[in-house]
Amino acid sequence: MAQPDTVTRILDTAEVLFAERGFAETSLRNITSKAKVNLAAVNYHFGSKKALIQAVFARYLDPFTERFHAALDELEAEYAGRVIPLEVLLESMAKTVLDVPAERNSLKVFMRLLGLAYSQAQGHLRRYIQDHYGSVFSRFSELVRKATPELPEAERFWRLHFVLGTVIFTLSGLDALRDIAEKDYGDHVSVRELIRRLRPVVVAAMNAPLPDAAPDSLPAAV
Amino acid sequence: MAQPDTVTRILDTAEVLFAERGFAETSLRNITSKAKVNLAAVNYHFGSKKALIQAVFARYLDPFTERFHAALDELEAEYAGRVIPLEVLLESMAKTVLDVPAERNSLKVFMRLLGLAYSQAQGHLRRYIQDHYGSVFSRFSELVRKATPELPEAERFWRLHFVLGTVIFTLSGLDALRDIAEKDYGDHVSVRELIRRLRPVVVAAMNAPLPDAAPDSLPAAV
Amino acid sequence: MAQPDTVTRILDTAEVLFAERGFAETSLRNITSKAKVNLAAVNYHFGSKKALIQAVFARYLDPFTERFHAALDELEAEYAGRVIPLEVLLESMAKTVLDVPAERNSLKVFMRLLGLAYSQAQGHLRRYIQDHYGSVFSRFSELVRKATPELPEAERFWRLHFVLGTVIFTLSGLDALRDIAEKDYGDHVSVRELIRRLRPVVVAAMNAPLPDAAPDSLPAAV
Amino acid sequence: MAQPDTVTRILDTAEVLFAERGFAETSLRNITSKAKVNLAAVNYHFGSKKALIQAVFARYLDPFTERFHAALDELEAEYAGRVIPLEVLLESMAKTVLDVPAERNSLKVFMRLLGLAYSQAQGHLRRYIQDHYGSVFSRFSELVRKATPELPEAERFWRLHFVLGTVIFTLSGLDALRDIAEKDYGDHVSVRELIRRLRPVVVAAMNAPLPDAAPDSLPAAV
DNA sequence: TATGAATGAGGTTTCATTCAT
DNA sequence: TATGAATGAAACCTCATTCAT
Repeated sequence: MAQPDTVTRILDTAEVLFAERGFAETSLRNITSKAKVNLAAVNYHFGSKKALIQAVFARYLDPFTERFHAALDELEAEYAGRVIPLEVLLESMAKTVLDVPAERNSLKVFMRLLGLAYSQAQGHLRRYIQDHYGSVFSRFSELVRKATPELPEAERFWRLHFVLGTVIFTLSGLDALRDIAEKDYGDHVSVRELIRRLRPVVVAAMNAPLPDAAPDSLPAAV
Repeated sequence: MAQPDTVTRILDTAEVLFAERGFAETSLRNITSKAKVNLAAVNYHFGSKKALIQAVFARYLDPFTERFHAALDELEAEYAGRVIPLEVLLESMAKTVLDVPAERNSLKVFMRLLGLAYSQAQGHLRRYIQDHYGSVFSRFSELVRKATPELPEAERFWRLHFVLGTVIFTLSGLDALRDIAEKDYGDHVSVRELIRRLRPVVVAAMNAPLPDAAPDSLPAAV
Repeated sequence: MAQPDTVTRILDTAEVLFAERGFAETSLRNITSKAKVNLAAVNYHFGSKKALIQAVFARYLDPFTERFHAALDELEAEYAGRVIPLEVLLESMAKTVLDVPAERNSLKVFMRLLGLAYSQAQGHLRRYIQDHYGSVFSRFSELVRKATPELPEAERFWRLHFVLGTVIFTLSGLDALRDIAEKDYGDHVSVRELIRRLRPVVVAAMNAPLPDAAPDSLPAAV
Repeated sequence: MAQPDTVTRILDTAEVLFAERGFAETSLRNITSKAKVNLAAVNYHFGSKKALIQAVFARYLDPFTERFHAALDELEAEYAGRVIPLEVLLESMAKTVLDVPAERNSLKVFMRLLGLAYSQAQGHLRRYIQDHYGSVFSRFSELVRKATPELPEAERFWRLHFVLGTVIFTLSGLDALRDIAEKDYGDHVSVRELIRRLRPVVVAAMNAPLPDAAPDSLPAAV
C-alpha cells in the first residue's frame, strides 16, 4: 500500500495534535480517529499513552543527538584543542536544530514539543529526556564553559537557561506571535527568519556584563 | 472562624495545583478535596472550570494591572514628557511584578501561571487575558517604543517577546532549575537574586545590534 | 412596587417554561433565574418542585372547575330535567375552556399543560388532578351519557377520549402546526378559528356509526 | 450465548423505559443497570443519549416506512390510476402499524414512543423524524388528498392532524385509559380491539361537514 | 419573610486500557 | 498482527433541596 504503516501514522498524527493542544488535552481517540487507525493500536504498538509521548520525542531527539554529536566531533577536530568560540557553538546547534525536522518539514512542531516538555512534562517525560539526552547537553555545556571562561559557573548556568527560555518560548508560541506580528507590523516571518533575529540577541545576552555584586541592597537594585 | 471562606479556599488551592500540574491535569475533585470543600462549590461559585481558571488569573492580574498603571503614571509625571529610559521601564515592571504576589508570598505560582497561560492556554484563557489586560501591555509597549527609537517596529516586537520568554521560562521553571543550580554550583538563589541576574541580560538583549539584513543567505546565517 | 409578588412571578414563569419544555426538562434554576427570584424561593413558597407543578395546574383548573360547574348548573336549570343535547354540552365546555385563561391570555399554555398532564404525568400529578377535578368531569360525563343514550357505555367512554385526544393534541401542538399550515397553505388560524374547525369534526366523531361487532375476525377488520 | 448482544439489550431496555417514563426521566444509568450492561456501553455504541433515542425510533420506523411504502405500492398497482378510497388508505396504514412491532410484541411501546415524539420531542428528535420519515408521510398525504377532493387544502391538513391526535393520544395513553375502562365498564380492550373502535370515528371525522364559514361571529360559533 | 451559601446525589460523557478473537 | 467490543474510573456539571442568617 502507498500509505505509511500504522506506527508511523500514529506518530505523525500524535505529534501534530500534541503540539497543537498539549498532552492531556489530546486523547488517544483524537489521535487514532484522525490517523484512521484502530483505537487499541496505540496501546498495542506503544503500550501506553506515556510511551507514545516518549516515542514522539525520540523520533526527533534521536537523530538530533546523533547529528549534534557529529557536529561537535567535527568542530573539535577542526579546532584541535583550541577553544571553540561561543558564536560557532551556537551556530552549530542552530544548524542542527534546523536540519533535523527538515526531513519532516515540521520544525514548528518540534519546537512546540520542546516547549511542552518543559511546561507540561509530567515527570515521566522529564526523566526520559534527562536519561536519554542529558549527555549531549552536558557535552555542549562543557564546550560553552570553555568558550566563556570569564563567566562564573553559576552565572553561565543561568544565562544558558535564560537563552533557552527565549528560544523555546518564542519558537513554541510562534504561531500566535506570528499572527500578531503580521497583523500589527505586516511582518511575516519564517522560522529561519526568526532564528536570524534571535542570533544577535542570544549572543548579546550571553556576553552581557555581570550584574552588580550586591545581593543585599535589593530593594533599590531590582 | 479562623479559616478563610469557601471562595478563597478554592482559589488558594486551585492556583497551587494549576501551577504544579497544569489545567487539564488538575481536576475539580483534586481542588475541592484538597480545599476541603464540596465538589459542587466550584460550579456554584464560579460557574465552570474555565471560569475558575480565569478567576485565578484575575486575582493576580487585577492588582498587577492597577499597580502597573499607577507606576507608569508616576513615571510619566516624573519624566514630564521626556523619554523614559528603557532600564527604568523594565525596573518599574519588575518591581510591580515582585510586589503584587508578595502579599500572598507566591511569585513562583504567579510565574508558573503566566507560563501556563502561554503554553496551555485553551483559547478561552488567551482571549480573557487579551481582553482584560491587553491595554496595560499596550501602554507599556508604547513607552518602550519611545525608549528605543532606533529599533524597527517589528524588531522591537520580537525582542520584547524574546525577553518575555526568558523571564517567564526562568521564573516559572524556577524550582527545577534552582535545584540543579544548587546541586551543581552550590548556588542558592532567591527570586530577587535571580531578577538581579536577569537585569543586565535583558538590557543587553534589547540593545543587541540589529541582525544582518540578509534573509536569503540563510544557511550561513543560521 | 409595580411588579407582581414572588409567588406570582414564579407561577407565571413556571407555566411558560413547563409548557415549552416539559417538567423534567425545566429546572428550578431555569424558573427562578428567568423570574428573577431567589433559587430557594420555590422551595420556600411551594415546598417542592412537585408542589409547584400542582400549583401551576391549580391556577388554571380551580377557576375552570368553578365556572364549568356554574355553566352546567345553568344548563340544567334551563333544560329543567330534559336531556341537554350533545352539541350544547360541548359548546358549553368549549366556552368555559376559552374563558378561563382569557384573563391571562394563554390558552395555548393551558392546552400544553393539559397535554403534558397526560403524556408526562409522573403519577403525583395524575393523582392530584384525579382527586381535585375528577368530580366535574364525572358530572359532565353523566350528562353526555344522557345525551347519547344510544351509545354503549364503553363506546362512549372511548369516544370521549378520542375527542379529548384531538383537542389536546391539536391545541397543545398549535404553534408547530400553525407554522406548517401557514407555510404550506397560507392559512393563518387563531385559536378561535381552530375551534370553529374542530366543532363539526368532534360532533361527527361522537355520532359516528358503531363499529362492526366482530372482535374475532380482526385480521381482516384491522 | 443465548442472550442477545449488548446493542440489542440496550435498545430493548431503553425503549421500555422511555415508553414508561419519558426521555428525561430515564437516565442512562437506569438503562444500563437494567440491561446489565456497562454504563459506558451506550456512549460506545450510540455516541450519546440523543443518538440512542433516535436509534430506538429507527428500529420501529425503518421497517414501518419500508412496509408502508410497499403497501402503498400495492394499492397504487391495484387501483391503477383510479382514486384509492379513504377507508382503504386508512386501513392500509393501520395494518402496517399493527404489523411492524408485532415481531417484537410491543405495539403499546411503539405508540407510547410516537406520543412522546410529539409531546417531548426535544427538537433533535422532531428533526430526525422529519428528515428520515417525512417522505412516506408526504406520499400518504398526497393519496389522501386525491381521496378527498371535496375538502379544501387547509381543512384537510387540520383534519389529518385532528385524527392523528386522536390516534396518538389514545394509543399512547392506552394503559391508563384501559385501566379506567376496565374498572368502570368491565371493558377490557386490546390494541386491535381499540383500532376497530377507532375506524368509524376516524372516517366520520374526515368526512364531517365543513364548518360554517363565519369566522367573525365567534362567540356564537365556538 | 427571604436569601446566599452550601450540599449530596446523580446526570452525561470521555478517558485509557484490556480482552477475546 | 490487529481489531471491535467492552470496561471501570473519573471527568465536568446540574440537580433539587436544606440551612443559617
